[in-house]
Amino acid sequence: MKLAAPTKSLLHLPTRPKSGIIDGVKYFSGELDDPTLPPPLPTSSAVPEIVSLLKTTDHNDWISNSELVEFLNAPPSPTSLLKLTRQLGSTEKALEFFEFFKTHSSSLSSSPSSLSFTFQAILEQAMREDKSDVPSKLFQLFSFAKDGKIPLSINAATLLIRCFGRAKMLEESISVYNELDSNSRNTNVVNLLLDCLFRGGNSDYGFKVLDEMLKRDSGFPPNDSTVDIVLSAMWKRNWVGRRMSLEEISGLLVRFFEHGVFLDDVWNTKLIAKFCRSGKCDKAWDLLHDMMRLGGQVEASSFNALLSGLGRERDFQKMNLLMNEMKEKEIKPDVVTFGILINHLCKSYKIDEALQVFEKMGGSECDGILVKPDLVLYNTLIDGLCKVGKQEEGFKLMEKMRLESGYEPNTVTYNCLIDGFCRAGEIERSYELFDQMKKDGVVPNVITLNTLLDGMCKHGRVSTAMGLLAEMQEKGLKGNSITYTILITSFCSVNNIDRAMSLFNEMSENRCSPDAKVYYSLILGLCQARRMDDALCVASKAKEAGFGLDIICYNALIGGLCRKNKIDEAHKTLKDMEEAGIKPDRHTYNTLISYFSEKGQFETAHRVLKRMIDDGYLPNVVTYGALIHAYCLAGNLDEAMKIFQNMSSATNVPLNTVIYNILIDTLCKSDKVEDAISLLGDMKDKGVRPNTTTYNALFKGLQERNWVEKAFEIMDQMTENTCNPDYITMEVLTQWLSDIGETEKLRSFVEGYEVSTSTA
DNA sequence: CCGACTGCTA
Repeated sequence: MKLAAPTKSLLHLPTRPKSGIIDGVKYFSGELDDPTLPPPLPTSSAVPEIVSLLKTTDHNDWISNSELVEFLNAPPSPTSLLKLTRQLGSTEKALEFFEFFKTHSSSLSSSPSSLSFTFQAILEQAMREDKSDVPSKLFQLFSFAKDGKIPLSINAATLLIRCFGRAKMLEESISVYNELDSNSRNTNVVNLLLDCLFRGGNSDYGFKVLDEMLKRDSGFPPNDSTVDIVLSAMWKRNWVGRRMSLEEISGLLVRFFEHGVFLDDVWNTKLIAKFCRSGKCDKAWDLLHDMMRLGGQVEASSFNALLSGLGRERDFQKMNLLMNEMKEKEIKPDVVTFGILINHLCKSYKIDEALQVFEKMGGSECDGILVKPDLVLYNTLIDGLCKVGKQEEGFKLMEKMRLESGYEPNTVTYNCLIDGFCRAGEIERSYELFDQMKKDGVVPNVITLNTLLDGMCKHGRVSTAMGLLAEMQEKGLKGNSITYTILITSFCSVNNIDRAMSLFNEMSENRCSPDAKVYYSLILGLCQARRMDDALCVASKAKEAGFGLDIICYNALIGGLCRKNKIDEAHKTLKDMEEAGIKPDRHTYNTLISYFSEKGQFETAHRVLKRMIDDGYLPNVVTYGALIHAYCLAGNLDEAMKIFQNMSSATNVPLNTVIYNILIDTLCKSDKVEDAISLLGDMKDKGVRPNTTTYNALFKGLQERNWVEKAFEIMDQMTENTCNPDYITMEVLTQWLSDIGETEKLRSFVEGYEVSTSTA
């Protein structure tokens, strides 16, 4: 059965470019798949004559024409009537014929669809004719049919719904659907209605219709197009149009699955990725497994989406489980699967395992799976090597890639290697790579720039970095907020606050608005430089820009204010922080304890300590260190020792070098060198390594006592421990030992030091 | 729509 030629092009209005069911060439191009149509019959040879007769004579004369009367008595099939009416050339003529036929034909009862089909031809004609206002014309005809109780053919209904849907006449579309005899409703027409409703924004009604469709005994069960319509609508609206939770979406999809309708791999992957990115990997897991349980076909990409989600959550156990499941279900991993696996091995510093997997996948033994590594996979490995300090191996891998696989390195490849050499302090090498990439026509991006800038700044070449930035900006490569964070942090660290501040101001001029981390880095830098007024000022700017400060910023501010003795402002900031809903953490408490105890306000310090414990933070080594340090400063060595004893006996807090150093220093200064030496022994027992500061304190104490024998003993111990003396050590020992004529011992000590540095 | 590269954790 062939469709009248112009229909298709007229149905396809140019104003709606996106294809879907409404515009649908795919589903509604004709009556090809309409089950209600009778099979084609041989066209009566009389039909062309009838058509020309109808066209050339006035409709008032029809009833007196013998040929037409004969035609009425033995009308052709509904299909032939449809064709005949289509050929009448105008809606008016078609309507006249319709009236004529309806009034005079004797055989209507035996073929009720004759009228429906004839009416369908009228609608088709009307669409062709009246281009200015098709929807309202069709609406008139629809009302006419409704009033005349003419049942709609499925194609007439389709045509009307599509036309009304395009014109956003949703009520009318629904009304057509309701007019349609429930037995003749089919999946296609319901899909069309759903598409109209979702596109038109009446998703409430859409979901109602969908609910009917998804019922177990639905006469018009969903098909692949239904899934597409529903998901497209929901995806575009970003799920919020209906405020659907992921659980509701899953529930809906499972109902599709129960009809044997599954998601294709693209949708499945999109949805799983979406679920994972909303922090609902468990829901993604369920979706994937529901689909498989109910018989859906799943491919590697869906698994990949879930694997990468689990990877982001660091749920390695589930990742392993899922990989095993892939194996069991014989779903072949693709190059992306291997990419995810290798990346996670690299990020867990298991570079050797990553290389093993890489070797295996190219070989033939790996469970018969052969996957050719691609550029991304090579880049993953190159980065992995660079991140563990094997940048030379990374470089070699790039060359191997070129030779063996024929891939040319891209921007990412170069970025990884440049970062690797920067981390190793080989800035020159990085710069060579940078030149090389430009020579090879590989375009550097902002990451290349940032990587180089960070490398330069971290190795004391801030002005070179600034030069590079200017150069790249001239070439049209703009920095982003990361660029500025790198430079601001760097300038702050060398105490060049003015440059840091002017960079910050320059940002907005370059149409690059600062993000939270830019603010944070500047606030931290200013706190470090003790510029608390500026720090507070930037902090309030950050808040104005909508970036709430994080706990790290607040702690830096509170700590900085305490150091500057601005306890009122520190208190204000603390209050501000709690109002912002950020609870003090261990670091906040330690800062305050340290402040109060150093001011000798031990009672307050202990009150804060109590609150810290009540808040669920056990005091740590920093807490005890602050108290011990303060008691030592206040000359209350007994109390300091008491805390120290309590620490080792009653808590699980491991002692560290700092704690010992405080006590040893104080003991030495209080003429209790024996006790200090006994603590040094204690350190050895507890496995705490003494450092240069420890030894310096002891040497000073021993010098006061002129206890030379002990000093020699400790000097040997220091050499044994490969602990390097610093200028203080040398100052103390040089003066003391030359005064007493022990230069020989001094020389051998220095030699031992030289040996120890060269072997280290 | 799934896998690679830049800030920092006081």
